[in-house]
Amino acid sequence: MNLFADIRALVVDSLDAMARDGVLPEGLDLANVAVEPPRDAAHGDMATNAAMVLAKAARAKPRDIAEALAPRLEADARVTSAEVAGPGFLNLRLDAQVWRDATLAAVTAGADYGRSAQGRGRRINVEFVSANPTGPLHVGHTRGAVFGDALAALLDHAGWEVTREYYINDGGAQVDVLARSAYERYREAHGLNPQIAEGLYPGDYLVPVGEALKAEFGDRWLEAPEAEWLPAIRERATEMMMDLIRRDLAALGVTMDLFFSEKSLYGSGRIEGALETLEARGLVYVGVLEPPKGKAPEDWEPRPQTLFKSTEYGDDVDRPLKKSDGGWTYFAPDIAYHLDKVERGYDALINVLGADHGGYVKRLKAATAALSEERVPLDVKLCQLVRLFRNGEPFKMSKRAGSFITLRDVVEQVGPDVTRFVMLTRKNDAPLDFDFAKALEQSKDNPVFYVQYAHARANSIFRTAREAGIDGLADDAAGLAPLDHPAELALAAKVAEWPRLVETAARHHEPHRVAFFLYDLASEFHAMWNRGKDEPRLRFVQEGDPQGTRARLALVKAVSVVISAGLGILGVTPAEEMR
RNA sequence: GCACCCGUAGCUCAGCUGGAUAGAGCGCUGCCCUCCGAAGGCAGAGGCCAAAGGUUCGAAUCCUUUCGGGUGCGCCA
Repeated sequence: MNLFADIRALVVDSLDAMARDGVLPEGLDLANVAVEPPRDAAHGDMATNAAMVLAKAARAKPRDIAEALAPRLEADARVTSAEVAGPGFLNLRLDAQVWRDATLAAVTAGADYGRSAQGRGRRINVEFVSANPTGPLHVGHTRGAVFGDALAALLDHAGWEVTREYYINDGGAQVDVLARSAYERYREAHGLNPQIAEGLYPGDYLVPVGEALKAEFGDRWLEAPEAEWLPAIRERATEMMMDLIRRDLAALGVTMDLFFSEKSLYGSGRIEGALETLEARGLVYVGVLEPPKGKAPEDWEPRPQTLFKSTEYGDDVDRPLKKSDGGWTYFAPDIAYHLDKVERGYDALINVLGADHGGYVKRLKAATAALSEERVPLDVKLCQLVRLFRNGEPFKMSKRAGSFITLRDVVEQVGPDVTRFVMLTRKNDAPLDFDFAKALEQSKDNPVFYVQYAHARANSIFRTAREAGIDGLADDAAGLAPLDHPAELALAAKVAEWPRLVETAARHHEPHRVAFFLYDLASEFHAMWNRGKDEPRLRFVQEGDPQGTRARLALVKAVSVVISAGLGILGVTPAEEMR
């Protein structure tokens, strides 16, 4: 499926044969042997570094190894030439049939093209968004949601069994604050003046919550003390906030497989159990932490606390598990939660967090390593800030007034497709500028449009062909034979890179690579289309040549298939036509 | 003070977890519609990859130090 992997296998086999023949020593480490597209297309279709990687261990000159390897590779029908170049690269030119086969593979596989066995069906958990259930999702959450969802889809495409998961922080003080805020709105629904004190959530998204509480509970809590109404209102308000969040996610096209409640850990013995697990390994003790240097809080006083020895697993300081009032810190249930994930049998875990949680990464990794005895790797992906602009002017966000730019604001203005694509045009650890005006612009300045245009253009070509009386496209090797121009084969070669791109992006947990690849592919496709203006024989539709046209249509279809599959991973609907 | 992230063309950013002469887009200069959608395309100019050491056949990429920007740092989650 992955042509580069196929050719690499050929290289490895040839090296093994050389070892058997005594040309190379036995038992060489071939792990670093790579087969890649060369930076410069003039160097051929693929290049391998095998000779340079092995030179030292084989006690031979790189160029000598390459000279010996070349004829063995050339013996394969797929390889037309293998030339030694530079310090010992072996540049391979492949038979045109290889690219025709790749085109055919793309057309045949359709949406499944590029699916990989890399994950080998292993199970992976992607936890993302996990916003506090105290209000609607805002732009920062939007980036995390898009990133996490695309990463999950990418891993799925790469052969992992993926769970999309949301951790509901419904166990801490912030849901009490939510309850008190909702209570004021409940009073308001009864015609009383709400007393939204400093520290409560002022947003008017709680107004309907107050009305719902009135409808459900009538006036029974208007005069009641807080202790009586707090638990019930907290529960109802939290549920309503989660409904709101679910709807926000749905508007973006994100569906979670599992919502995991922090609260469900309390009173179940799970937190205590998790800490006992750590204690049994000698990782819990009572001690006194040093104050942070340079930034010591005025009210700092040393006090003994229950601590997790996270420094055993690479953290900078040990981390507290209990607050001075005896309650758990946020970290304690989080440890229980990660133990739960480990016990559910995942082979790998990913957490997508906002950049402001950077300081939390080491202790999470330490906890997961300790709990799983270093069996289950945890990768934490931090998403940097989103800066909002309109026509180059930054948006002002007034947090004090409770008004922030929500996910809804963004999606309703530019739509889920544009939102998702734009959010993925930057790698996660770089800040992202999001300009509302640019996002909607119909020009090549806007990558979403540019890629969509390529897909629409492919459809337009099929329409033109039908109008010329040419139906269908080539679907076997013989039918594809007319595909022989270097420009056509180069485009086919780009298509053939897709399976490798999926694997690389999945391995690095970097869905943005998909977006950049699609942009490149679209660019080559647009360029090819334009060459047809000057060189009529390169036009996809040739009225007098149905056979040649069907072969080219297969190439167009292959491009369209990859764009469609790639956009599918990003969660973007391909445009059938531009309006 | 410490930790993490970042520093690549005038601007915004890619760069395949070490490969060949470092790439796009915007902006700038000059071209291309009798022609499948010019909503596009082609060509040119533009670089000490923040700096200095190191590792090796080979470094933007890995290590160390320095400088600059961001984020965070017990009893918030």
